Amino acid sequence: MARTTGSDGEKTQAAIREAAVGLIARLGFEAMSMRQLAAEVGVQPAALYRYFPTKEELLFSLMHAHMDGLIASWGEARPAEGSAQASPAGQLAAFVENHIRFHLARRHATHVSNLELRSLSDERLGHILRMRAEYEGALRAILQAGTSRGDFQVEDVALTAMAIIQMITGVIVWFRPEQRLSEDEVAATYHTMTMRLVGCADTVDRQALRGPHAGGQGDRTGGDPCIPDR
Amino acid sequence: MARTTGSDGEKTQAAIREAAVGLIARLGFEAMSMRQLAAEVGVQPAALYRYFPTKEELLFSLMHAHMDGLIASWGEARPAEGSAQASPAGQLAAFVENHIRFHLARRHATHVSNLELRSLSDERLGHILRMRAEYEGALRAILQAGTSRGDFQVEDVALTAMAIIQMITGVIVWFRPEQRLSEDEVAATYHTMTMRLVGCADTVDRQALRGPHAGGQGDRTGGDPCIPDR
DNA sequence: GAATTAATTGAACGTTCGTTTTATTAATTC
DNA sequence: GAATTAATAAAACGAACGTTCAATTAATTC
Repeated sequence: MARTTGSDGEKTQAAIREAAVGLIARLGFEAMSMRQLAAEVGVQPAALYRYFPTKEELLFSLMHAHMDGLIASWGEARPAEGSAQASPAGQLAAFVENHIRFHLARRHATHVSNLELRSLSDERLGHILRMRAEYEGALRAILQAGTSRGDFQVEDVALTAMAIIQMITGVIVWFRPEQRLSEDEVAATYHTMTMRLVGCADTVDRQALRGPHAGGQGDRTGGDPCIPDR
Repeated sequence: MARTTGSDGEKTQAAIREAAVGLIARLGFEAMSMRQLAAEVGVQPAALYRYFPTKEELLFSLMHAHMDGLIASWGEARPAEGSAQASPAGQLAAFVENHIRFHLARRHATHVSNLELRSLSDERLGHILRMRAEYEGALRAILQAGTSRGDFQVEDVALTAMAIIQMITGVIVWFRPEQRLSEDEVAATYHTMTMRLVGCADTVDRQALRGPHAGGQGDRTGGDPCIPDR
């Protein structure tokens, strides 16, 4: 036999990508064989090479698409300049929420992007790392802005950015959809933790810390920078 | 040839372990071949099988030793009961510091333990995960104690424990010994971030938040729970 | 409806893999 | 110093790997 009835290049490629993400997440890139992948898609091994010239190029393509999606997602989710959420605290909140939701919706792909960097050639690794740096740069910019304005208390912007990324990406390690916590609850909790991490306490914290006689920061006018206007 | 002059089982085993940790960290477990490992040790492939019956058992042994060391390290570093550092804040500080230092000193082994769980059989995976749960249980206990006493403000102990572990383990991803920050500085910064994360602000934060007229928490006697007595 | 293109099969290539077996030599024991 | 044990070498096993190539059929074009 050769070409099968109803076969379609685009559908096959999409099926390959999906199956590859799942298999690599479960077994690891090196442990997954092209034969296994072909079997999962329901196709002969040789057919894979119509869509991806090598196994490594397949991996790169998956990672690239993931990073592309992540950067695009933040581009759409980021508060518009001049909006009420455009403050550093508002931007940080949006960043964390977008990150959590994006990764929860793509647990397998995130695993692949995080664990399989070793299997890329230097050149392709550099490409992915540059995309990653671009994304993390957005977070650093937010932290820097908030720190300059005095809204955040961050000693080391780069280190804090790494710590936050690590913390909020870690959600995919333990979160299971069928568990006690909903996606909303998880996102909210991570938001709270992040705000505390950057020294931008929320209302509850502040009341508890200030006690009944609290006078606030005093040296800043306007509302609380950590609670954007609605 | 056969047995070589000066050959010694214990030394060879140690050399295999060390070389394996390095190779697996760099290439990944599946990507490392037993031939590569043997070459790195300076021995024939067959010689490896005198010390480890299979490749997987070698991996398991490395991970097991790592977790054993980590748990033992915490056992020695944990503040003695009744000591000044035995408060939840003191224990949390000790936990974070021990974790950071232990992992910084064993970056390769940590990489292996974190990234190669997929390559273990179900049974061996379960074994390692149980050790991990034991270690993380210590952190949860500290968070629980601090929250019950009111020293910490943690909404979800389990989630916060995961977040902290993720954050502080992440240090090995970016830290390079020759970089601008010393191990001490890194440990101190992570300590600060952790304390903020659990709502246990340090002196600087509190003063800034309270302002000049601060009255403290008021409802608690004794010193600040976040600053253990010396 | 013939010609062309897209999609896939089936078989094969050379290589490398984890592992085993047997033989050989160094160190240790008595 | 002979017997025994520990440590390794050398060679080989079958299986699986990523990949290629030629043949074949479905869909599309003209």
